Amino acid sequence: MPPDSARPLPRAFYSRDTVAVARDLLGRTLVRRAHGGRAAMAGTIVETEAYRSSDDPASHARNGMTQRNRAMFGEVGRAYVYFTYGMHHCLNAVARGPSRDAGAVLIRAIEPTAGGCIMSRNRRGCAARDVANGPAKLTQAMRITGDLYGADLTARGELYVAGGAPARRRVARGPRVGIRRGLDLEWNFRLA
DNA sequence: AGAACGATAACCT
DNA sequence: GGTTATCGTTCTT
Repeated sequence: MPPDSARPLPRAFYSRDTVAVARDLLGRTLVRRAHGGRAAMAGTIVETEAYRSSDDPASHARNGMTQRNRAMFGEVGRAYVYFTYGMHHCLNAVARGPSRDAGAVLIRAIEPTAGGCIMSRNRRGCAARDVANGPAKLTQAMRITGDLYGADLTARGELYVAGGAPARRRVARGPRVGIRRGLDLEWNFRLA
């Protein structure tokens, strides 16, 4: 691995249009260090979705700021973690271009590259292939909860995104998953 | 006060 | 492959 591919992506990476950032996060590495660094987990980001602002009927930010979504309006490069279905957490990276007031990229799936045993244990021993192939599966595998709301993804802390050049794999693009509004916007990206 | 929204596992067939 | 149970956040009435 080249030396700087393990460095966190800089804040400027997230200071671009949310849809471009969603596309460019594919192939990067999501890193989770818990329990004082004793639990080290990492995985390649293989599916993302962009959620923008008032122009996006499926976005949490479509009707302005609330207690839950305030991170989407805050500093880019930070984590927006939300609770859904009364049961699950989902992880987003705050990202938006200069002309927008809110935006975030939902990380929908990763392929484990380190700490696979820990993630499998966090998921009641489920098979490696299914350990983190969904937005709430990956937060369960990496123990990502509301405690990490607002965490800085650009610093080597408990949770960050690293990666120099992303892997060369085919990118598929389509409508976002699990929503009913905004299905005309093809803002879901995944690695084949 | 009431209703819309949404990811996963468990179960069924 | 389809159905079902789970409930906090947010908007509408």
